[in-house]
Amino acid sequence: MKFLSEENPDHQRTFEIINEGLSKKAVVVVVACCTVNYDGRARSKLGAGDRMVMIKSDGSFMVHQNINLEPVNWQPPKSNCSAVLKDGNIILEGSRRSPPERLQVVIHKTYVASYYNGKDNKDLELTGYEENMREMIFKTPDIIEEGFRPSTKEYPTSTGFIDVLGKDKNGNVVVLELKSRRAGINAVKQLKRYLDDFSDHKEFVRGILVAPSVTDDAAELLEGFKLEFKPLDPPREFGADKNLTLDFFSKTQDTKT
Amino acid sequence: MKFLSEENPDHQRTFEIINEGLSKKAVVVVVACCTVNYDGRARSKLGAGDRMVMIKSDGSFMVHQNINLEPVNWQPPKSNCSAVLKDGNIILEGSRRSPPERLQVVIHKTYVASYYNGKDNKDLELTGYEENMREMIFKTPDIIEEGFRPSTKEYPTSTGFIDVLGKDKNGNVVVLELKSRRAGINAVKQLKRYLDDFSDHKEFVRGILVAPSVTDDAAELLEGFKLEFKPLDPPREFGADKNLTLDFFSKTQDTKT
DNA sequence: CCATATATTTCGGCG
DNA sequence: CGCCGAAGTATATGG
Repeated sequence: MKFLSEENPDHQRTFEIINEGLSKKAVVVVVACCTVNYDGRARSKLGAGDRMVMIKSDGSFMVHQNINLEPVNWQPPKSNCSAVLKDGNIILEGSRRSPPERLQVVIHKTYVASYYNGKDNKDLELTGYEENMREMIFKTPDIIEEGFRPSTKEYPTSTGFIDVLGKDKNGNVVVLELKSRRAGINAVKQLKRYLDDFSDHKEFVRGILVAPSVTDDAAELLEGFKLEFKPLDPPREFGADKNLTLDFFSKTQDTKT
Repeated sequence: MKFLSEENPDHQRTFEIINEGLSKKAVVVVVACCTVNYDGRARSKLGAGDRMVMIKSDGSFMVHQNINLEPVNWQPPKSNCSAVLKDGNIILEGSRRSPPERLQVVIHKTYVASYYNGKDNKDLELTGYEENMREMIFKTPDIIEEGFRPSTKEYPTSTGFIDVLGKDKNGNVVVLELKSRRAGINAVKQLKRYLDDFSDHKEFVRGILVAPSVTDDAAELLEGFKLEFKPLDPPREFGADKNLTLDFFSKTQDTKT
């Protein structure tokens, strides 16, 4: 892998390193004292402080403070990023046309300037969210209840799309609202609204909230609306042909019991 | 500012640098070839590739690929982060108890290992969002319409909180739904639901969606529901005592006209 | 390109 | 600590 890293470069050198990195479509990482301004979807300013600035090869641009997972300021992928020397400072700018917005980082002192051109063709394999739940329910409907038969996914109503529509063993229409995480009152209200859209129908319609768990408020509300709750965790298995040799996941399993 | 950065350190040295950084409550930045596993709220795995790994002083832990603004894997602030040497690899782990989750980064080859202990006591000043709109409306209600008088913010209803409640010059009750960005049909539906909660009242109640703009669908829906739309941009002024000497914002203003 | 829905959302605020 | 709501949300997907 190609990379370059220099400590305490002067402005001229920092400027060279950043431009070299940008022109090589590398990932540029700079640790520096800087001020930051943003104008676009909102507007912000940030006084001088030590931060990490990163510009990725796709135009992602972010400024990280010492705390928080999220960058304090950023510019999304495909932003137009450039560096200029001006008035004895380095000015990094990232901008977009639509929506019109601009991020400006004024570098006062650089501690580390670096870039790297790494190889990474791996995609993340992720499991355990709502779509996985839906797949699982269509594959093994009995996990909802014995005799349940799903018919339609993303059934349209005037208020939105019903996650899963089906019938129970007695032929009653059943509306499922899926949540991959603990469900709150909003999930219950949403399910209620879907059912209200079925109120034209003379037939009885069941509404079931399917989620790992619900908040107390949500449970009360379910009761009040005569709706049901089916506890169900999203599946956590990866594709069959993909095995993980590390003992990481089995160990994690231990910690959770 | 204190910092340390080394190129191509061996595992032992990488291990030392990371631990030094962690113990000093510094921000640790490592560029390395690594594999990543996560198990907790969801579950994921990522094969070997070159990435940037950062651990902040508050326990924020992230792994960045060459593209995308968001880290491919992460662990939120207050995570318990540590490094161990095992089987000729360095294993970085970040974990939490609640919710139970664990992120593991196995480092195969380190290109740059570094940490820095930067000073940054500056808070971001941000303007142009929903709360600013509400403040502005209470300060100068006439921007909604002549004679409008707001009375309550976050007025509770059975379906949620009304952003702003007030009366017009004729004494009609007015419900405002605020959006700092372009409003879609969901904003309209929400406003409609709030109004329906007022349907017990015999008096006429107006509903106004206040936002910079609306989608075409939303505009149609407003018409159908006999609701109104008031175009209003969130204010973009900073607190009065805070001035920005840079010409950044005025320049941006130019680009937008 | 616009609009919708999900997210390991994160983050702040309140109880 | 859990819940709720907003976000410059980001990101994928469908029209």
